[in-house]
Amino acid sequence: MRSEYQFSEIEKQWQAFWAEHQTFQAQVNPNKPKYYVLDMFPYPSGAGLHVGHPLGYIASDIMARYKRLQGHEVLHPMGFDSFGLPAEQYAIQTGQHPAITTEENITRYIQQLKNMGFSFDWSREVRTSDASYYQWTQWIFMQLFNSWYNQETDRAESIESLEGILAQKGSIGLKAVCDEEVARISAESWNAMNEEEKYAYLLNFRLAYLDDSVVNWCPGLGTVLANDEVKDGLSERGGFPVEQKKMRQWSMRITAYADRLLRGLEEVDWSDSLKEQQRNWIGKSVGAEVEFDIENITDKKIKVFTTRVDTIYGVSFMVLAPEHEWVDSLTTPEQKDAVEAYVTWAKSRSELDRMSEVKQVSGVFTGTYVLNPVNQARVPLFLADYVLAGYGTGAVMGVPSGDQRDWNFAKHFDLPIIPILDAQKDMDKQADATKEGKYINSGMIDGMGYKEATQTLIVWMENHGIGKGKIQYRMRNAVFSRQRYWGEPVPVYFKPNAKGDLLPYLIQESELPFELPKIDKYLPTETGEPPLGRASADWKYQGLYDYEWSTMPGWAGSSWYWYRYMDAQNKSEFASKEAIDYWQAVDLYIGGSEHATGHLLYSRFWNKFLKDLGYVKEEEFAKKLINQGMIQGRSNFVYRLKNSEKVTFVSHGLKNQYDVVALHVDVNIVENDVLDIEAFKRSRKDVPTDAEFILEQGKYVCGWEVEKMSKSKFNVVNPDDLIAKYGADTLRVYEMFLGPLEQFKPWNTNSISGSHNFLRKVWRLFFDETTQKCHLVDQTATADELRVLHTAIRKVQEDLDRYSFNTVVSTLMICVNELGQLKCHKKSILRELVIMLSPYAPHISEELWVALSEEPGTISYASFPVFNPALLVEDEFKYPISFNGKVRLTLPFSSTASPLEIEAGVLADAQVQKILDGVAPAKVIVVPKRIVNIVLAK
RNA sequence: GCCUGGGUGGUGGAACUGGUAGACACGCAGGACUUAAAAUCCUGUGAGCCGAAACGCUCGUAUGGGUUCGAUUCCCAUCCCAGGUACCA
Repeated sequence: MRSEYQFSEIEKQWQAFWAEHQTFQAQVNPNKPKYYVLDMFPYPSGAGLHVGHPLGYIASDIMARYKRLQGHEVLHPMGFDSFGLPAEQYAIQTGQHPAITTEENITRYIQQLKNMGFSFDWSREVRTSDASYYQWTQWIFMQLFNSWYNQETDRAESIESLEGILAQKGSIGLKAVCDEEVARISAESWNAMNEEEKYAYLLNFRLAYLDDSVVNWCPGLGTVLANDEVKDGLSERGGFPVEQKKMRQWSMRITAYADRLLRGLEEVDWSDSLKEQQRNWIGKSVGAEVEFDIENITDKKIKVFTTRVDTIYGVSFMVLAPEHEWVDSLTTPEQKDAVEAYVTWAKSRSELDRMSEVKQVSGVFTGTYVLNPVNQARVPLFLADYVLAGYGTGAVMGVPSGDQRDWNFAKHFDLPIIPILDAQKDMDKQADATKEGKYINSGMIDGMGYKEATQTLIVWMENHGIGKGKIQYRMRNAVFSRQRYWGEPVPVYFKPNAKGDLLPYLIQESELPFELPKIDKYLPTETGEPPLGRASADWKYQGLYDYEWSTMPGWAGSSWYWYRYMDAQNKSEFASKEAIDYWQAVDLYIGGSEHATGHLLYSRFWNKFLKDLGYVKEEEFAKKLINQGMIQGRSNFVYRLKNSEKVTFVSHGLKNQYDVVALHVDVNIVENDVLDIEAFKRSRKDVPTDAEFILEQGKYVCGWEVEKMSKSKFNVVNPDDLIAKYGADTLRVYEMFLGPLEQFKPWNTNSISGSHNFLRKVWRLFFDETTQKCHLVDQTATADELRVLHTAIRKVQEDLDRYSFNTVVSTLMICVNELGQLKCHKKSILRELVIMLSPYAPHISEELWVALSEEPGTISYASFPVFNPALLVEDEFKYPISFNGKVRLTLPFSSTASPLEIEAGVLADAQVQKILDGVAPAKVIVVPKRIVNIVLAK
């Protein structure tokens, strides 16, 4: 038995114990309630973990351990999202297979994670780049390919059910999510088709489908990117420019699920801001689609989408996006030059230009007029880049009285502004988007209110075949192809039909996993095809047909991984029914907010799809989600004299008296903002040994600033270093003590000693550091000791139940301080304390558990202490006595005293009498067990 | 601009449904122990004022107003910070 707190030995020993005894292996155990706590799995980058990464893992580990103590069967796994760009880029540079880099990085991550003492069930570890894992990613892709979305039943169904419907009724009245331009056919035409024609027709309905879509093409990375991988016109990774390009790509019909993705948000316990981000991303707009006739052109009509069909009598112009495909055919000869010039100019402008010039009005008249369907009013047709080709129909009706952008446009081109509601005012200065009042100048809806008018118009338009109510989403279908090597191969090959068109076919399920072929280089081919085009000539399906050369995007493997953890070794299913029935869904999911619209949306989509097919039980996969706040860096600075012969540094407090330049200094040689001058001299070649330091009070004090944590700013703090110095338990306690989990906060190692001291204080309750003796005793606990303990039990439990991890640490500190004051070394008390401490500081707790000579084994499955309210009953309560809300004194009263008795007692008190000074109070308010307030007349 | 959070000592933060603002910790100051240092322990620490001192007083949770016996907490307006989003018709 040790008598000093030797954390390194203790931690190594217990980590080995847990590994050897597989202490945290989870099982399907119907006798216990289950709890599934999941971290967003990391991409194993070459840089390893920094001190910010484990924050969420610590919190989830605390919950996992807490739930075990409460008798839950806990699933707490970890794995790696191991396909990705950095490994591939490293492979391009070095020629080394990305699997090797990935393996090395994962090994390092696992070591770092194990050093933190996390209670992961490592037997369930998954890696998205392992064939045994990605075969199921491929399998899910195949299910998506074999499914369509039936809007009648509002769920995905197998493609056979669609074939049945087509054979019976054709597709004329079919309510399915599909490509817009799909020809509607009768049952006869369907039945007359040959197999190949049928197959080609069905491609329009599959949830995974090929499409010539406008994609974000990033030449710098040589691949397409999803919308959420593009930030401000630049790629999120690497910051390369991104352009719009039409390419034949695999896509996923996530829009089929738009409404369910929206509705599902109501049943999950996620933060408001996250839900709001998803709502904005989905971007549901309820409105109408209306067709406008074109003057002198009969074969075309312009479709617009509007959320304010009620304002249609206020239309005074119409605008097309400059990229609209009819621009040429709708331009009159006189306007041809002007239009061409404008389109060229609009094309030349980058995303960034457009964003920075939002307020500037630009546009050009096409020479053509369109006719308003409700009153045949003739209005001019313009092009303008405030209309986006990618949203709605790429055409907008201009209502300057009700829309600010339309108003700006009308002012600029001197177009009429027609008031349409009697409640609108001040049309000279700005638009008025009100829906209040009655319509004027509005033909059939004159005198009506907003709701009635909208209804009336939609009904009228539907009857006359010129428009219909419509719901528009901002969200687009998700592009699923990436022109890269290091991703899941798409299990598809291409076979030509009679006409020679290549049609995609799935390989057999029995042929999974469909593994990545070996290639010589990880670059695109000379003809610009994806890297898989470099595979040897015999890499063909049945030796005949080319495989798909794109691979899946990063989000494929991460969109279902929580199910694999439930049954990670299963060779015949992605997870057994038994496992899914038991674990169901994630009870607590912790990860960064950067995944708000990417991972969390795609995952919800795939989960809903798997539920539609009956493979999983829950509509939403993560019931509760917490975004841990990012840990920012806290940089330190030294200040060097600018015009000095000798290299001289000035302490922070004196820098204003000199002309100085601030330089980053490695935070690891600064303690509490005081620079270790010798270490500084050693670490920097540009600092000579005779450099001078102008000190304040004998110290060199550094300045500080909050910045991103990065190598170049010398503010990266490595958890390994802190573990070596203070131990993993201290680091865990400290990271939680730093503040609320969800808050963004700068890392500051300064006060870690407080957490370390706390654990040493706990140690000293068990062992005397000077006599080296264990001073635990078996005596019965006093009422005071029990009161201290149970106050803590109540608060720790309450706070953990609301994920307030930082206040639990304070509570434990108070408890330990008070027990120390009481010189309590009683086993019955300390036993419960150690159990409460164990989720935060598991290693020291295991060690102390042994000292308590408890049952052999681990503390991990002990029982969390039960709060006993009877122990906290006090016979007296000290009432704060306030006058007009200001507390002046406290007076004790019996806990059973009635408000009237208390009031009498308070008024009889000498001090109160003195303050009252003979004046009778206007009112006395007694709140039992809280406060007494005496209201003095003014 | 819009959406979502947030603004409390020198610092990180606490205060659950309105009820003694600043718990806990860091830092700082002073003291004890020690030859000394480390470690540990004790005391003090929001600002200002009165006083020899105990005691006491005033102000104080971004700013201004409101509701209330009582507001860090609820309401209105303004300012600032962070995250998200953006000519979305």
